[in-house]
Amino acid sequence: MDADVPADGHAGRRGDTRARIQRVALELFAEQGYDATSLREIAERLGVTKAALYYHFKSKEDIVRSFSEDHFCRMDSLIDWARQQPPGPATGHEILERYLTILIEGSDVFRFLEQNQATLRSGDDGKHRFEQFRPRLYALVDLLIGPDATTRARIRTTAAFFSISASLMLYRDQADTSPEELRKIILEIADDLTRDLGYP
Amino acid sequence: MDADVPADGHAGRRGDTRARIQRVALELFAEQGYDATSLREIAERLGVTKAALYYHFKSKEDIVRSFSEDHFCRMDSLIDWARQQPPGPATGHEILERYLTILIEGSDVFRFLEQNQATLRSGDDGKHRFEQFRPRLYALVDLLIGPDATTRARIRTTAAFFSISASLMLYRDQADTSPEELRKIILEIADDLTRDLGYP
DNA sequence: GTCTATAGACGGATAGAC
DNA sequence: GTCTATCCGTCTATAGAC
Repeated sequence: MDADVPADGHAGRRGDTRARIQRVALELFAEQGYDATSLREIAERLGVTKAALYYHFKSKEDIVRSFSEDHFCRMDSLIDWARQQPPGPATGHEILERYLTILIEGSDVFRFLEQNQATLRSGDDGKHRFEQFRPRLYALVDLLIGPDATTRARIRTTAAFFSISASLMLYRDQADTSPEELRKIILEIADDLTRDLGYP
Repeated sequence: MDADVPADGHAGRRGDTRARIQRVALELFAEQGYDATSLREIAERLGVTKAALYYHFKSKEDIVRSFSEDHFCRMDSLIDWARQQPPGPATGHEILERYLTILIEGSDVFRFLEQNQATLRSGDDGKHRFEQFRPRLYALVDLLIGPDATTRARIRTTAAFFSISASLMLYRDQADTSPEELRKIILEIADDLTRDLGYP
């Protein structure tokens, strides 16, 4: 809501300290983990002091929220879009494709969220951030197969989404595979797992 | 299980204190995260003090190692076994099946390792524990499809392993699905992803 | 907007008595 | 094997000057 995160990080541009903090923090969080990264460390890499950070963000977790909320918003947008489409295989395929795009564009955030599941809690209710992911995942699954599908269909579709994220994370930096090739292979897998499941 | 104190007098917990520490620690680590769980917390739940923990384990990370190493040993055993089998679809299927069994039997450890990737480092080389998982996963993938398989085959097979773990973690506590049914569905998915890939 | 300085809390680890 | 007591480090967060 109030998190005005630029959709595209203008790398290196000076002047917007807030965005630079976000970029460096995400980098360090994804690399070393949330707990293992101190505010002092972030400040040092930026060439400022801890106190400067507190001018822009009210707490350490507020920094996380500023970019992780953006990621969940993108998922919500996808869900909203999908709800307005006619159910069917074509829409199903496009959901998977758009999901992949979201992960590609926010892969740093996603990696961070994935690897720090255990330590991240939302400030309000104390629930794991993974609990912010799970209902959205289920919503997408339902949109692919309908709410009355079999358990088998539900599990297969869930596996499709996880195959997308796992494949992307493991193979996106592989030299022998172009991004286009990787994208094709990933979507083929996801399509195979969701074929002939719902809306017959 | 039984967290009960032996009924007999002062002889205490006999030799099982070490095991009780492991059980409680794993529980808390998996639930709250490694960093978020203090030794004080573990000690309190056990009804002992922090210092008692240090009698049994030389550090906090030593507690983790005591059960996470066991998990990697199981994966190594699977790899060793697989190397001695004739390559082919039948062996491939059994690899997937045995992998699933390992995850089921050590699901708490696996969940812990998965959710704490970011914070866990091995004491020696400072590498992420995930880096202890990745080469083993690749070894299993190679055993299913051979070292000269296409990238497509490699990604699909990797996705098969991730589908197994993700499906298990998300659906193992679902009331409407029996463990047998779940097992069947999961293996069906994994088989689909590894069908017609290697050893034609 | 950024700084210095410090409060305030907590965690891991150790020493030594029993 | 377990305890009490404590050291020492690091961290988040705040106060107030410039």
